[in-house]
Parts: sequence; C-alpha cells; structure tokens
Amino acid sequence: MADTPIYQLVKDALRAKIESGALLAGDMVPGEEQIAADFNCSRLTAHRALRELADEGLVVRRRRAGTQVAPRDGGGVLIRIPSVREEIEGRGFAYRYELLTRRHAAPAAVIAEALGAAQGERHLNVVGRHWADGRVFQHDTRWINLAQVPAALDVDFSEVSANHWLLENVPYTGVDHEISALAADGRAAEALEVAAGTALLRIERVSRLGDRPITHASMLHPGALFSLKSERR
Amino acid sequence: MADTPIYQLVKDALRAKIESGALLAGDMVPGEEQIAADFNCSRLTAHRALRELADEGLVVRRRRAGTQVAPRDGGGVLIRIPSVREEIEGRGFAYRYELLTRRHAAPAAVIAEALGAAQGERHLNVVGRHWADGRVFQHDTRWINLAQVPAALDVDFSEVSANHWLLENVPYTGVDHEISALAADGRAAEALEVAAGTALLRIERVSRLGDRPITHASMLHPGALFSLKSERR
DNA sequence: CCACGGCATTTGTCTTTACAAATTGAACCC
DNA sequence: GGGTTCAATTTGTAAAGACAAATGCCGTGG
Repeated sequence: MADTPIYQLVKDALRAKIESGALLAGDMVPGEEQIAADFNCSRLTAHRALRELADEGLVVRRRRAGTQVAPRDGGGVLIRIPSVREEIEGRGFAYRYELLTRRHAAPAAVIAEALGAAQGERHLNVVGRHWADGRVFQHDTRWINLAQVPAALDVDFSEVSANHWLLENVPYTGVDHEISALAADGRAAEALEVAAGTALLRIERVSRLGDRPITHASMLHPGALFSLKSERR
Repeated sequence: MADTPIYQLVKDALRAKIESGALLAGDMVPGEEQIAADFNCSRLTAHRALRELADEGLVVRRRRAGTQVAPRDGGGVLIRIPSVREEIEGRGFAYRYELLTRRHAAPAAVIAEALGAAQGERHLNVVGRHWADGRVFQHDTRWINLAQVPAALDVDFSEVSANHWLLENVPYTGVDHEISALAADGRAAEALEVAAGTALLRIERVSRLGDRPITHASMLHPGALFSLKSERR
C-alpha cells in the first residue's frame, strides 16, 4: 500500500496532468475545496499541495481568481556547477590541489571594484591549481576581501584550498557568475600547460554576504580537454 | 504593524542566526515545541517554518534527533542561464532571430545517441542565429526528436525560433547541459562572423520528458564579445 | 455607456487536536 | 561486555474550524 502522504499524491496527480499536456498554461486548476472533495481530504491538505506546486513555479495562485497552470517559463534554465573536487573525482581522476602563490597586495582596479573595495586597498590573493591525475583541470585566481574576512590573513592555504576554507568558515548569501571563453595568452598557457591560443573556459565568481562582496574568483579551464556538466532542473 | 506571517518571522529569525554565524553548521536548532513557545504560536506554525528551511537546505531534520544547521554545501552552485532573447534585450540590444536552414535528415552518430534515436533515423534539424543589434550573439544548431515531437514537422521555423516554439508547445521535465570552450574553425567563424581561431563558448543542451530526449541543441557564442551572466542562488 | 461600490468567492494563515513514524537512549538479558 | 528490546522524544501528516485578505463580478447610479 502506498503510504505516500496525501498532499504528495495530489501534487503528483496535478504535475502529471501538467506535464502530459492535459492541462495547458493558463488552464484553471480545480480549487482547494474541489480537490479536497476529489481526494477525500481536508482543505488544508489540498492547500499544501497547491502551495508547494506554486512554490515550484508550476502553477500561479491568486485569491478569488483561483489557481491556474503557470505559463512556461520561456525564461532561463537552472543548472548546477559542481565543486571542482566533486567534478574531478566524479570523472574518476585523482584530485590534488596545489598552491602557487599567496600574497597580500592591492588588486587591479577591475577586481577592486568587484570587491567593492577602495582603489589601492590591500587584500589577500591566493592562486592555485586543481589537478586531475596528471593534468591541470583548473587554474584558480582568488581575491579575498579582508574587510569582510580579516581572519583569512592568518590562514596558510598550502593545505586547504581557498575555496574549501571559505566554504567552511565564511557564511555567504549569494553568488554571481560570469562565464566566458577566451584564447590562452602566454601566462595562462603556461599555468595550464597547454599551447598558447588554446580556447579556455573562464568562470568568474563573486560571492556575497548580503550585498557585501566576500571574494572574487577567476577560474580557468582548458576547454578543449574538459567541460562542465550540469544536471537537470 | 508587521502583517508578515508568523512562520515567516520564525524563518527570518532562524535564517539570520545561521547567516550571521550565531548558529554554525551542526548546531542544534530549537525544537518545534520550543519555537512555538518562544514565538507564542502553534506547533504547526513552527513546523512549517522549519520544514521550509529544510526544503531550502539550510537545516537538516531527523525524527527524534531534532533539527540542526545543515553543513555548508561545499558542493555546487546553482546558476540560471537566461533565454537568449532575455539575455540580449537585458543588455539593451535589439533582438532578432534568423533561420538559416531547416531540413529533415539523419543526424551524426553522436547526436543520434544523445537523442536516444536509432542510427540513420531522420529527425528535424533547425539552424539559426540570434542577433544582438548588428552582431551575431549566438549560433544555434538544433535537432528535434521526431519520435517524441512529430508535430514539429509541420512547423515552419522562419518566424518563431525553434527554442521558442518548443517551450510553448512541448512539455519537458529536465534539461542536461554541457559547457565548453573551443576555437572557431572555418565554418563556425563564418557563421558567427568572427576570425577563425577565436575562442567560442559552447553550450550543449538536451531537454527531456522523463528519460526520453526531446531535443539536442548546440549553441555557440563568440566568447570574447559576450559572456553569460547568471544570478544568485 | 461608464464608474463606483459592495458582495461572494477563493486563497492565506493560524489554532487545536490527533495519531503515525522514526530514531535515540537507556534498561535489560545473556 | 555486547547485543537486543522497549519506551520516550521529536518530527511528519492530517482534520476541522475560524478568520483575514484580495479581487473578480454584478448591480447600482450617474
């Protein structure tokens, strides 16, 4: 016997109707009272099912107007970027982090702006590489906003990667990304051990606590060798 | 007066404690009874607040063991890829779609496999370009699985982009992505109106209904000119 | 015909009450 | 000491009742 909760049964039934096309965008979904009658449950149970579907974006609810199937987003798609380590080990390679440099210096103007920091202010710069077996998988240039995370100055990042330490020790509320492709110049080619001119995938990431930037990371991948794979929904 | 619902007040209070670091990963969160007493509300209201925080991944709940702050994901980051049109118009450019070719043919082996189709089976191939003002923003090669979407054969994609038509007319349950960088070969360079060898950003997307692939899309961006920007959470 | 207002409907939140399910921790037996 | 059983605690789901808030609809009046 199915001991799946009733609200879940209701959700599944409605979801099936929507995904099968039996209910199209804009169509009215039965009201809470109606569903409660159909499934022989209380209005609260029907309400919960509809509310959760609304939270997931499948339906739109308005008082008095009732519930209708949400218009297909048309908009975007959510993808998940796994952590480097997860990505590498998921492909069956051995993971290794190598610290290249760690210095206390003033970042370039672009970076300073991204960090919301004053020009010339000194912050922490950590540069490292993530290896997949014998090949460089990612080159990681990170600036840590010392105004937000002064404790980072006391950390030696030779053992822990900056990414890892930050995740463990610094709370954040949001992350902004920018993904682009570029051709490797001399320095990048050397760092990644590829030929100059190779196409690289670059991910720039600013993590924030509220609206205060915590870190700026610039991650480079040899794009011809590896690719980021993301999952559904 | 604040007419924000009580469960929301509870959520905000706990979220604040977690994000400020007052509660660290692994720390116990007060139980439902305790919260109900603290906020002078019913257990169900406290339950709803905790349940929603658990749905959002901030806390972990186990019967008898109680509720504790979830370990920081460490894992991945969710980003949102906006639709091409949204992306272009969001930057203030005029959007235009141009159909290049539309043919009924057998895809290459790799594509056929991604579509879950038999070798040599004919499907619908739609190739087009998305323009931002006078420049090519994206080149889009799409294969539509006719076993799943036979109706696509009757559509002339000169007016509507394939992406748009599919979103409007075909339900899907999941999308898989792969993002990579590559250097433009002759044909790609011509299609995107860039110099050969320019670094390109490529997004490959397979959309599914259940586990049956609907479409395979290969999207190329001139990476030096444009980049994808994603939003928080 | 149009503008305004009130009414009825539908969703949103909350309380109280109840029982089920999971799991920890302790008592218990061997 | 080690494994097993049992009970208490905590979360999960549900019902019924109640009132609040939003808003589409219709009727009224101009």
